[in-house]
Amino acid sequence: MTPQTPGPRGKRATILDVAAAASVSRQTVTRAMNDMAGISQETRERVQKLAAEMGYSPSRFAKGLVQGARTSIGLAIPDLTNPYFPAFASSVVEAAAERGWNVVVDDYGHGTGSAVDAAARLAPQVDALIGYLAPHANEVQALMGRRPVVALDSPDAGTAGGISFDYLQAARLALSHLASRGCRHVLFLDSDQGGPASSRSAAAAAVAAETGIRLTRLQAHPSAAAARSAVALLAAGGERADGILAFNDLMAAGVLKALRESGTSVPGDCSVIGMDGIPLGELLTPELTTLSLDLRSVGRAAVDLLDGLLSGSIQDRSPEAFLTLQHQLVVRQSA
Amino acid sequence: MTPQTPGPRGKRATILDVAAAASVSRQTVTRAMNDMAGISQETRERVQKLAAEMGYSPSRFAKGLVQGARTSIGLAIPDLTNPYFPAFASSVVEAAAERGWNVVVDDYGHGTGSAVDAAARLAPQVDALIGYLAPHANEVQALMGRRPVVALDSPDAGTAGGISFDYLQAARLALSHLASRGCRHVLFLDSDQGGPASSRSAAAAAVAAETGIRLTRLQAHPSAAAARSAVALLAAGGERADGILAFNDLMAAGVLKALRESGTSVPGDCSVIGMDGIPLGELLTPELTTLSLDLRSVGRAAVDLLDGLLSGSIQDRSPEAFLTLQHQLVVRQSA
DNA sequence: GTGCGCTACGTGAACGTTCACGTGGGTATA
DNA sequence: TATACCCACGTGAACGTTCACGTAGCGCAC
Repeated sequence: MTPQTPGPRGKRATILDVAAAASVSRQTVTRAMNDMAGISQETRERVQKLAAEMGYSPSRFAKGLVQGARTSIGLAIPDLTNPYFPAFASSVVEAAAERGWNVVVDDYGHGTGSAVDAAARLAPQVDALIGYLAPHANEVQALMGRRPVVALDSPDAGTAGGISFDYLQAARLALSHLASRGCRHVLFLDSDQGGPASSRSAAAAAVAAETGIRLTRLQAHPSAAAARSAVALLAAGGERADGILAFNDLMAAGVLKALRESGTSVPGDCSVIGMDGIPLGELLTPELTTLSLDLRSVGRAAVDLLDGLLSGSIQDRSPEAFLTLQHQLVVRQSA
Repeated sequence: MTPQTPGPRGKRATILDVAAAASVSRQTVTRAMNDMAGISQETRERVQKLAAEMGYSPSRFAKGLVQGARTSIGLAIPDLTNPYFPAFASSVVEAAAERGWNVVVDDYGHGTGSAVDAAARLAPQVDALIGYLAPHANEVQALMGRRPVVALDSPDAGTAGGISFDYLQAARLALSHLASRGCRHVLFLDSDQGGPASSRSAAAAAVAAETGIRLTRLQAHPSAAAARSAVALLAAGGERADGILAFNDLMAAGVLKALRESGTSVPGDCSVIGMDGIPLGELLTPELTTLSLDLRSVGRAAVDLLDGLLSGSIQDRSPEAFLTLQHQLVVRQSA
């Protein structure tokens, strides 16, 4: 029962070891392991049992080498704890599975890691890469050489392809909705990552200037807890806004919490709009009005794009290799 | 600029093609590609440029074959849309990254897939497997041969190792808390997956029998939306319970929604307890009381276990290869 | 001019598997 | 009895890379 432990760190058994132990040839072992024809049932079982005892399992490298690669793609994601990213990852995995591709996931949000670290781990393992890479997208492409990289939300990165979002249009949707609700002074709760001001924030500022809405900006870590305490602090300081637009839904959830605790009614005293459209929004009280992305289609679009790049039907860095997706305003209760 | 497209599906360029084009040997190309010593700067750049133009990238299979495998592990997960699983996945990825391992994730919840499908996709790619595999854990182990499988929440599965949860203890915590709040009739909202009654539900039934609490059981798909409509239907039917214990936090969130809509006050008219301890619970209104798992430690425990199994310091199927973790009751507002 | 060392390269072998054949022996068919 | 065929199994070659050497050319010191 106990395998013939060749020592914990001993070299793994190879097909030749098994063949020798069973007094047959390599090929017969291959036939036994892969349930191929041309072998007697008796020999097949004897070899399989022996292989199990010796702890033999075929090297996936040797197999891949001779059989021709199954494509496998890397997925680099900042933080699996934000429900947006798993939802995205899920759609990528699904679309990749349809093509028989494997997906290797790496999240680099923990600790001090950046997208570059994740890409460095992924690069030797994969044929292509999808990820939220800003602001290091070009370094990642360099790491991948000529293998295609699709960067999300990282416009003008030097990658083979990209998917961006039309934040100007999104900001228009949100701010005009807020304006129609009578909001005059909107707070944009921005993420403190990715430079001085995110492109979402910049777009909101531009649209606000057009519209005559007063827009102030506050930064916090893009998590519910950080957003909550940032807004709590603000409320305690006496600052008053009649509308809040958050960098993402998770932060919006924190905002709702903070407002409830400070006794501010939503949307009565203050309207709140999130961004992403994750399912969480429907579970909150009040239900979150949000700029929603069709999460399914984002991942699918990225994989389709990659497929085109890999097959050559889309040229690297050509205009078709860059898509722009739009948000939709889903009006629920919070605004 | 355009690569010398050998046709979209043409064979990939190999190191020999590059060597021939540059009029150098394989080894010199290797030196150029891997930034090794013993090559002039001029040659290095010339080769690198040529390689890029030809679309050459080293085969990871050949590389892996000759350099010895980097361990990479598979992670099979039913549904990335339930925040519990990404949280778990995240901790696995983190712990694996510390050891320099790669993680290949596959979620099999979409469509009609089972854990066996995911394992079949993963098996040729990985050295070991972690996953929520019930009730197919033994088939998955068969697929993996002698490579270790760590099954979560799948007691007595024929896998190399496993991590289970002490649902009896968890049920005691929850039901005694509910009892102390005066609950007499508790509804267990069970998942409709994995057999007639989940082990969570069975444990609750056993404890309820001891305690003299009346326990009824209702099944639904383990999602917030399904739980919501199941409970709404029940409320419309006039069925009354003064406490609800849910299979997981996501279902509990749906329960809270349904109760609010039916005008039932929580915890006044009905107490609600979830299970998992995902961050979402804190964002709900009322905040969710839950049987909480230290999500970080679950993934870490699985990876530690796998490390032991791979290195041989823990024997397959030995008592040390099976851990049992305990839930803690986190009392917030809903009960 | 011999010896030494350095630089920039080239060559045989090996990694572990599968593919495409080749082979010996037995059994049915003509 | 000769022929054909099938079954179970074996052998050379190939996949694409890196490792461990080997080597030609050059400069420099003695």
